[in-house]
Amino acid sequence: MKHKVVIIEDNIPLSEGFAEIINHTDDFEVVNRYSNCEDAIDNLTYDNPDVYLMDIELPGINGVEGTKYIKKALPKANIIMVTVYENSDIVFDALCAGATGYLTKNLKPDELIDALKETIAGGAPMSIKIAKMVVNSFQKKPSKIELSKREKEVLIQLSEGNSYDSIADKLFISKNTIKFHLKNIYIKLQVNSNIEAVQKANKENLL
Amino acid sequence: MKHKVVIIEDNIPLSEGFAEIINHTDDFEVVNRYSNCEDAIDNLTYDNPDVYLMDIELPGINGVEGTKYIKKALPKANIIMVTVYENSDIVFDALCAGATGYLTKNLKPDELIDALKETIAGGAPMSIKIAKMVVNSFQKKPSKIELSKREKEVLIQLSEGNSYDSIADKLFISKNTIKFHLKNIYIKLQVNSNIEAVQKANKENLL
DNA sequence: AAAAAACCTACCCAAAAGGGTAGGTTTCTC
DNA sequence: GAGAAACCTACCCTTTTGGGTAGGTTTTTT
Repeated sequence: MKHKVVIIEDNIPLSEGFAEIINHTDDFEVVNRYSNCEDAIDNLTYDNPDVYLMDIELPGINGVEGTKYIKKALPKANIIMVTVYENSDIVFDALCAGATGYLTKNLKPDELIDALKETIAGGAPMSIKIAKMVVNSFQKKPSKIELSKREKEVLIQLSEGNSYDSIADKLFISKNTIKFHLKNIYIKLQVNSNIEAVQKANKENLL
Repeated sequence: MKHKVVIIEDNIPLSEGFAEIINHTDDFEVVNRYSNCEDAIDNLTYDNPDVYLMDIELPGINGVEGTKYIKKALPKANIIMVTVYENSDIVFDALCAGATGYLTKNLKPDELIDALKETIAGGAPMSIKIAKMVVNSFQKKPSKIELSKREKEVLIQLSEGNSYDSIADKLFISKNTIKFHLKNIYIKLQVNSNIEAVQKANKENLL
C-alpha cells in the first residue's frame, strides 16, 4: 500500500509538478489536489492522507490556519509546509500550528521524496535554513545583566508565587532583606514591579 | 583547503572511526582528537576548527558545559553533538548551550559526512528523532482552561507591568472590575497571586 | 591593607493587591 | 423568554509591595 499524499497549493503547475514527482515513486501517491484549504477541509476524512503538502499563501484560509484546523480534526495528520517564506515569524507560526516539517519551494525532486520518507519515519523534514533557524531559537544569547546569587534566589522564589514573608522564611533572612534585594533587582532590570522583574528575568534567562 | 574538524570523544575506537571516515573525504580533515574537553579547551585557538564533533558524556567537563565554554571563546565555532542520548532535556540543554547540530551515535558514515557538509553550509544537522523532538517542542498543546476576552485583556495588561489603576484607565473600566476579573482568573488558573497568574497564562499560552 | 561588592537588617509611610459581600446590565444560548 | 455566562461597579478591610533612609557585616578584588 502506497502512502497517501494530498497537495494543497494554488500554483497549479507547481502542484502538478509535485504530483508528477510523487506519483513516480513506489511508496507514495497523490490521492487529491486542492487549490485552497476550504476544499481540502471538506474532504478531510474522505482523503485521510498520510501526509499533506501545504502551501502557506492560499486564497481564503491560509496555510497556517488551515494547518491548525486540520490538526484539530486529524491530530495524526502530517503536514509539511512547502513555501517561499523563510521569514522567522511565519516559520514559527507554522510549526506552532502543528506543521510536521517546513520546506522551501526551491527544493529538488529528491529532496521532496526524502522529506516524505522522513515524515513517514516519524521525522520532521526541514530545509537547511529552516533547521538552522529552529536550532538558533534555542540559543538564548546571554544577557549583559548580572544578578547576584542571592538576587536570583529571591527572584526564583518570587516566580514560584511566594510572598516576601514566605521567601524570608525559606531563605532564613528577614523580609526587609528580601525587599532590599528586590529594590536592587528592579534597578538592574529597569523595572518597577515584581511581575515585570519575573518576566524580564525569564525572558533574559537570568534564573 | 579542507575544512578542519576536531573530535572530542573518550571512546577511542569510535573517535578513530570518525576520523577515518572524515579523513577519507576531499573536503574535511581531522586536525586533532581529544578524549576530554579540558585538553580541547587548552588548544581552542591553536586548533581553530570549522567543526567540533563533541560527545556529551565525557570525563571531567561534560559536553554541554564544554560547548558553552567553547562557544564563549569561539562564538563562530560549529559544534555538533554526537551522542547516544535522546533524552529531551539533554538535547535541549545541548542546543541551548550552543550546539549547531545533534546526531545520535548509530549514524552511518554517509550521514556523518552529510552532517558536516550541512554544517558548513550554515545548517543544523539533526538525526530524525531529534528533529522531530525539536519541532514538537513548538507545538503547544491547547490548554483546557478558557479565559474570557476581558480576562485575557486584563492579564495581558498585567503582564506588561501595569498597575490595576492604569489597567482600569486603559480598558475604560473601574479598578474594582479589574479586581473582579483577577479573582475569577485566579480561580480558573488555580493560583493566588498576579505573578503566578501571568506565569501560568504564559506557560499555557492563554494570551 | 584598602576598596568595592555583595549581603544583611530595621524602620517608616504610601500605594497596591487580595478577599469578601452585594448588587447590577448585557449578551448569548436553549 | 428564561437562564446562563460574561461583564460591570461599589463597598468593606487586611495584607502585601514599593520606595525611602540609615546603618551594619562578610566576601571578593585590587
